[in-house]
Amino acid sequence: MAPRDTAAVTIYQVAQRAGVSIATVSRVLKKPDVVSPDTRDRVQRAIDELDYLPDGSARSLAARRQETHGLILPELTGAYFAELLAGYESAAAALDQSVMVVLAADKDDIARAARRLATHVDGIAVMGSAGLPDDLVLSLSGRIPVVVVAGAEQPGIEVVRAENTVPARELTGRLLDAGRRSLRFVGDPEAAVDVAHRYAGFVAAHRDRGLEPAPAMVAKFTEEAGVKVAAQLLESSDRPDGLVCANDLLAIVLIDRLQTAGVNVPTDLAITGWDDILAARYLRPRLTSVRQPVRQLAAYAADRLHSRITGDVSDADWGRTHVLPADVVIRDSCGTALPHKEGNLR
Amino acid sequence: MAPRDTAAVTIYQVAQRAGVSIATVSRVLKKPDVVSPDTRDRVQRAIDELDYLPDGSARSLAARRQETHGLILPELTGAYFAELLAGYESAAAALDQSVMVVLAADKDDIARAARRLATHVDGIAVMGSAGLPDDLVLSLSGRIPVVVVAGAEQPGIEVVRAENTVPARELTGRLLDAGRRSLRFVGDPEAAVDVAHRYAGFVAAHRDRGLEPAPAMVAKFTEEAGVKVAAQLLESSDRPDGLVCANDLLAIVLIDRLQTAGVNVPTDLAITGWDDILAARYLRPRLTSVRQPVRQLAAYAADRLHSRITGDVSDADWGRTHVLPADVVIRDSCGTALPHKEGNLR
DNA sequence: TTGTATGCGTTATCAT
DNA sequence: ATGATAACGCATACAA
Repeated sequence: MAPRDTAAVTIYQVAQRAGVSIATVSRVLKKPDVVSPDTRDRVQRAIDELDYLPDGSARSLAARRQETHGLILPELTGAYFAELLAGYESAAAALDQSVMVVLAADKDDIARAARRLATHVDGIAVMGSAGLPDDLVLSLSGRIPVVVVAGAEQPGIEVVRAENTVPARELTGRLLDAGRRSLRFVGDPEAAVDVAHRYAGFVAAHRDRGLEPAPAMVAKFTEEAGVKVAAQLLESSDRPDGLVCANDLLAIVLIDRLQTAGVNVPTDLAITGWDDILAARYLRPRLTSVRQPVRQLAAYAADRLHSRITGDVSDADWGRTHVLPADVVIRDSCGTALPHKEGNLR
Repeated sequence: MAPRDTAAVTIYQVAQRAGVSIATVSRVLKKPDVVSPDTRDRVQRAIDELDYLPDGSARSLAARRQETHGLILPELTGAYFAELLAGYESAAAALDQSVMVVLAADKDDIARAARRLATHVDGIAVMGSAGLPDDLVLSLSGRIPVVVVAGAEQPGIEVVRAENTVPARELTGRLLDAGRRSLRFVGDPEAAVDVAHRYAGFVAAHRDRGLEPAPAMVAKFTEEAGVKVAAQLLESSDRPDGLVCANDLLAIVLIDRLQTAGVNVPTDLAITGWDDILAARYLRPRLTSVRQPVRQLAAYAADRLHSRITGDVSDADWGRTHVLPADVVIRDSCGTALPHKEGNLR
C-alpha cells in the first residue's frame, strides 16, 4: 500500500526526470511519432518509473474535451435499462470515452442533476423519457449534444429506437387470426412513447381486420400495477381472451395471478410480453415476447453521439431518427406456438 | 434549440454583467452567506440570465476535487449488480457526487480502464472481485481511496459485504434437519469470496451435525453452467436430495431442467438459491433464497468512501470490514415451507 | 464585504 | 525535434 496523501505525480516531475520540457512529455503521450525515438524512450521510461498518469481535469480543461459521455436512465430495475447501460458503456469504452451515469428514479430534482451532469461531459444520452420533464432534453441540447434512446422525437434531437408498432401489430394480428376476439392492451401509452407505439400497433392490427380495438388497460411497469390489472380482470364479467402486455413484468405478474385464480393460460387467455427477459423462458407457460436489439441501440447511440462531439457529424446531419428492427419471439403463452423440441436457451 | 458551437458562458461574463470580480461570483456559488445580500442578488440575476454553470474540469482542477466516485462492476446481467449500481448512484447523488461507471465484462484491458478511471475520480468502489486482476485493487488504492463491496479483504482496503456463511449454514442446516442426507453445493467457491463463504456455511452445517459435506459442483453464474450441472445430475446414479445453489440463476435453470426430466422439486430434490431475484417468486415451486441488503451495501460503501475522501475518516480508521446481515427467505422449493396464504409480493 | 493575483496540471501555439 | 509560454476556467489566500 503506497503512502496516502502523497501528491500525485505531475508532468513536471516526469519532464525533469527525463531531462526534457513538459511539452515533450505531453507529445510522447499524444503524438509519439513526432518525437525522436531516443527521447521518446527516455520519457517513456520516466513515465513508467514514476507511474505517471495525466490528471483528468487538467487534461479536460486544456483540451476542452471531457472524453466522457453522460447517461441518463429513468431507473435500473429490470434487465432492459441495465442492458442499455452495459451496451453503452461497452461501446463508449471502445471509443475511449468514460461514462457518467445519472438515474432519474427517486431524485427530487432530476433537472438539476442533469444540468450538473452537463458540466462534466461532452454529450448526453437520454434513455427513454419516462419521469423526465418535457423540456429537459431540449434545454440540455442547447448546451451539449443529446441523443435520445427509445424516447420522443424532437427537433434537433437525435433519436435511436427499436421498432414498436410493427411487432405489436404482428403479435396482435396473430392473436386475432387465431380467433381471439376480445383482446386488451396492458400498459400506459401516456407514460412513454415506446408504449404509445406498441398500443398503436395493437390498434392497427384491429383496424386491419375491420375490428374495433378496446382501450388500453392503463398500468405502469410495476408489480403493483400488474396485480391491480389482474384484480380488474378477475372481477369483470366479460373477460378478454387475450392480453398484449407492454412488458414482460406485467405479463409475468398477470400470468401468476390469473393462473392462481384458475384461469388457463393460454387456453382461456393468451398473454404476450415485451423485452424477452431471461425469466420469460423459465415460466410455465413460456412467455411469448418481443426481443429488442438493446445493445445495438446503445452502441449506435454512443457512436452517433461521439461522432457529433468530434465534429464528424455536421449540424445538417444531426437530429435524425434511427429505427432498429425488433423480433417477435413466439412461445407457449400466446397459444399459437408450434410444438417445439428445442432447448430452453436461445 | 440554442445555437451550437456557442462558447459556454464563463465566470468572467457573469462577473462583468454583475459588475463584480470573478471572486465574488465564485463566492455567491460556494459561500453565499459571506457576500452582501445586495450584490448577491445582482450576481445571482446575472447567473440566471446567462444560464451560467461552472465548468466541471475547471472546478475540479482548481478545487483539487472531482466530486465524482468511480464504480467498477464485473458485469450488469442479473439484478444484483444493477441494484448495487442503483443504490450507489442514489447514495452518491445524495452526497452531491457524480458516478463514473466501468464494466469489467468484455474489456480486454480492465487494468488500463481502471487506471484511466482513477484520473477522473476522487475514489473508487469495486463491486466484487470476479474477473479483476488480483493486484488491481491494491494498485488503485495506492493512488486514491478504494472501497470493495462484497469482495476480498486486503490490508488497507475498506470492505463492505453481506453475511454469507451464516445464511448458508442456516439454509443447509434446515435441509439436513428435514432429513435430507445427500446435499450438494452448486457454485464456484474459487470464483469469488462470496461464494467461498457460502460454501463454508454449507460445510459448517454438515460438521455441526457430524456429517461429511460433499465437494461443490463447480459452476459459474451462467445459464450454460446450470445446464451442465443439470446434465451431470441426471446422469449420475446417486442423485442428491438437495441443492444449495450459489445464486438464483443456477437454481432456476436447475429447477427447469430437472423438472422437465421428471424430477419432482422439492419432493425428490430440494433446491435453494441466493439473491432473491424477482422471478424467484413467480416460478413453481417458488424459490427459497437469501435476500441481501443490496442497496444498503451500496449506500454504506458510498458513505464510507465519501467520508474518506473528505478526510472525515483518518488513516487509522480506514481499512475495516463491515458485514451487513442477509435474510433467508423460505418458500416452496426447499420443501420445508409452511403452508402459506400470503400474496406474492414481498 | 470585495478585489487582486496566483496556482491547479494539462494542451497547444509559437519560436527556435 | 524540442522548448517557452500562454491559455483553459475556476478557487482561494491575501490585501484592501
